[in-house]
Amino acid sequence: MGKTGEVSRVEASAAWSDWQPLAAHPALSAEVLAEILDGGQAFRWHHETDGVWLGIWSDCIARLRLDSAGHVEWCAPAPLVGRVAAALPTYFNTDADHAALVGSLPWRSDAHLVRCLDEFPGLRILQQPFGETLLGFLCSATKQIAQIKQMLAFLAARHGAPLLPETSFLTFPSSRFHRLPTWLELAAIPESDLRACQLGFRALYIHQTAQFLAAQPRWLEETKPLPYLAAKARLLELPGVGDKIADCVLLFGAGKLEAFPVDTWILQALANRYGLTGWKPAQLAQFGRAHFGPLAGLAQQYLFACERRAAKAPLSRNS
DNA sequence: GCACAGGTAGATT
DNA sequence: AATCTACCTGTG
Repeated sequence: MGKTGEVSRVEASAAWSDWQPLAAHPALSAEVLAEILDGGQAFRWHHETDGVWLGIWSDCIARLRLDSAGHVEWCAPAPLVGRVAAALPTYFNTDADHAALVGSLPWRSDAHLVRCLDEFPGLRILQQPFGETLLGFLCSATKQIAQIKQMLAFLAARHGAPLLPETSFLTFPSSRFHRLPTWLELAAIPESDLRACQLGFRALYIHQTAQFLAAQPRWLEETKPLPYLAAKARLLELPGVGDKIADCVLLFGAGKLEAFPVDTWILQALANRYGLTGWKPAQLAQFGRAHFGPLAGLAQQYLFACERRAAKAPLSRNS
């Protein structure tokens, strides 16, 4: 035991790599970083303390924080540094010219959009693993972000492979350091075990989707690169995937910026700010793609963030 | 106790 | 085609 303690102490000092800068991109505020990581795109980022976020995706674990100038810095458990260094730019989409993307939104003719862009400068769309994004949003139906995160935490802890060797247990004692189960692994889990992860009626959808994907192992990777409409048509074949979830998976897990998910927040935003009261989700989606153009999904994320903030901190009613 | 959550699918008009 | 409901379950 004493020996193990010494080993863990040594590992603890070398456990996390040094902080290093992520590729250059517009500076972010703490609020915008929180909105990117914990605003409903991704469900496996947790605020640790003091502006440090811990996240897991695919077989990567990383911590993120902002330096004094608002640029993102990252570190990773020492054994995973190379892997995270290779994956993080894609995940955070650092190659995209974010300013140019935002600049090509129709802000000139949309005063509300300008307000949203000003309130969350630098807000961006992540590029998450396709399959994991599908799993996350299959959990999302009528659930709040905190509960979706809890479901995925259960799934990872109980059914996902550990990401660090056993000897790291004392250094990294948290059950958080498991990846999510793959779809092949999910296919082998009885529905009752999924329900035990607090999935509720979503358990059946995930179980059936897992059977489907296990029977066609290349289905997901064949779907991801298809054009938006073709990929969406395929996703809609999956049990439990409707318009909204399909658009979320394509936007947050396949970089299809023309996807325009219409959830209750966007419903509110378009009703309150654009006067589209009483419109149905399919009509609103059509409006969104027509009004905001080929980057409608990016605009959607700004509208979403603004509407949530407005609801969270209601101020005196103004037009 | 009960309405409500970042929906979908199947039944009923 | 459009509208109504059941589906799980933690939270307020």
